[in-house]
Amino acid sequence: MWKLGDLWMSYVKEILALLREKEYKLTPQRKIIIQAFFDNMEKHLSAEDVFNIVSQDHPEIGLATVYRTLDLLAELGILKKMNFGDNKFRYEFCPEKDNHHHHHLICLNCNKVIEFEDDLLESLEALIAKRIGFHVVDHQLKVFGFCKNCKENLQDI
Amino acid sequence: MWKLGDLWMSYVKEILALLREKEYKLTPQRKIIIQAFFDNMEKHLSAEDVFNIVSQDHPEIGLATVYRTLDLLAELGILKKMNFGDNKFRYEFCPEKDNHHHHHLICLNCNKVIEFEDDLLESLEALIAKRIGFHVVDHQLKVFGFCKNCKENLQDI
DNA sequence: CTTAGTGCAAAACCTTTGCAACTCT
DNA sequence: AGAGTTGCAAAGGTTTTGCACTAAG
Repeated sequence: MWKLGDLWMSYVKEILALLREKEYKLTPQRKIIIQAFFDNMEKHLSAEDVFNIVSQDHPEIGLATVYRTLDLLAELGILKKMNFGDNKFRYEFCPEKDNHHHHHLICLNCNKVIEFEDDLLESLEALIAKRIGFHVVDHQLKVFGFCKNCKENLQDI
Repeated sequence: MWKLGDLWMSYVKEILALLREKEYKLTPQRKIIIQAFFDNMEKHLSAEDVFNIVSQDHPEIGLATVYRTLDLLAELGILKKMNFGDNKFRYEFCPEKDNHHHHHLICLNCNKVIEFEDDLLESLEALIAKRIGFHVVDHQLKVFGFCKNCKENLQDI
């Protein structure tokens, strides 16, 4: 078990250091938005989600700032910009480079997103590189279906 | 080698039969839009792409009709609605149920989309079903990177 | 005939941009 | 002090909707 404090110490400080290093300013808005992701670790927040969260305590923060901050954090590799097919971008903390990728199981009924770790795909990447000459940078796997709960409650699937 | 005529006979007639069966009308607009996908088999068309294609010979067809038809065809399982992260939906013919899935290699430089067939993922699906109790209906794999051409022409990757 | 489908224009929705005011460093 | 950042409002791009009109069955 980890304590939030520890995470904050190691992870957020790292983020802030990265901003400082690249000569971006450490504005309160940016800190607040990063905090929002820590408070919602497991979720995949859209820009509007973030805006609603930070608005509760900081109604002065504008939506455009949220968008600009998310773009910046994605560019720095801190957040990962993804798309679950609802035609809006969602963001989550980018897994460390040396970590295994995690993927997403998306329930077609309740829209819950379950994370799933697996490294079966590493061998697929090697295959692609060899067979097609494609230099793989990243991959995303989305699996659609019905989660345990919904599967049990639905008759018609 | 196949002839286009044969495909049309077997595939389009099947689509039109499905529409008739579900009591949807076989309007000229719908036929024209289906034809546009046959003329662009290998591509992943957005609604606007389709609109531009059909407008050449049929400028009277409205954009809203294109959207409505694409929605309908996706709902019937004839087209597959996908999203390559450019925040617009793209469509392609839905692979037959018993076919292997194909996946997409997306070049981060020239945005070309290369299709890739593989069934490594079948075993992953079984794993998910067992480990998490998730009933898998479909999956999508997107691989981002640089295609052979761009890899050779770029210094800085 | 009757109801689904169409075309147009307007609205809705998410995201980006221009600009004056502001604030981190 | 000065460059980067913000908030607001307006604009941009994609998709959806309302409505009168048309056409397939």
